[in-house]
Amino acid sequence: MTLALATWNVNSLKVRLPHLLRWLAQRQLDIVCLQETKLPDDRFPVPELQAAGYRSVFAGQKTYNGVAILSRLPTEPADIQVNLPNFPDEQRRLLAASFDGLRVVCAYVPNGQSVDSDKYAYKLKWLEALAHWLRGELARHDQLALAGDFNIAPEARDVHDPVRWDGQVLFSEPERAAFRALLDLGLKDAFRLFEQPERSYTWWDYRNLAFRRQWGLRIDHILLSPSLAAQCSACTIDVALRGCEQPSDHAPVIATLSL
DNA sequence: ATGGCAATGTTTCATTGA
Repeated sequence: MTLALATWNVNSLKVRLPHLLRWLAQRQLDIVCLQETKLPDDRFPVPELQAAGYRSVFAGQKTYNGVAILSRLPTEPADIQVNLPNFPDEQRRLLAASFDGLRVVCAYVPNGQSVDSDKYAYKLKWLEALAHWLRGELARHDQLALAGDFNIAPEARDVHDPVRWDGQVLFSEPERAAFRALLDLGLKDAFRLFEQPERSYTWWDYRNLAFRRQWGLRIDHILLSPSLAAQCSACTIDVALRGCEQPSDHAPVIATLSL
């Protein structure tokens, strides 16, 4: 069977719910990881998504952060994990659920603000805890997907102007090293398993007509365990969603898995 | 040309995002 797994930073699910419902009706997505829902759990749009054919698992808070996993598989999500067990945190940034043999981890990695900020130190510590926890998860689950907003552009080709961005938050060496540490666990960047167009990005600043000018970064990723990577037949960025009316500043990434 | 946009809160701007 073929399974479509997507990740999208919606930048407020309250604002983007119509976009999401339209998108779900359009694409045949089986599992969808969402970030920056910015909703407390009692305000998550469970009925609307249920009407669209999706179960919801979510971990949210007011104003900031918030992650969710939607699924339209017959199997109920199991073994649900909210946040990193080895990193006590009020911020809702991680959610994991199992769908039969498939382990799905939805992550909203801290932004870091700027390299001299304490938020940047928090980002690196968070990523360290993520890698540590994932080592165990990968040992337990042969088929694992880590999908989300990593807030890291791994390589120069993932940045529209790598010279200008060099050393800046989202493209600093320690962040890129943290990303490589995830790959060192055996995870594969699904997008780079395939030939891709140049200037492929997932985020564009709202300002300065950045989207039209293709001033973007590729910071949203789907990483796959080795056995899942072997079953991945495609990975694309759904750019259309960034060009619509009142868009999120992120575009979704979609991976096709042949299980 | 990197600012000057967008969402949230309980607002009248500050904060955060990336």
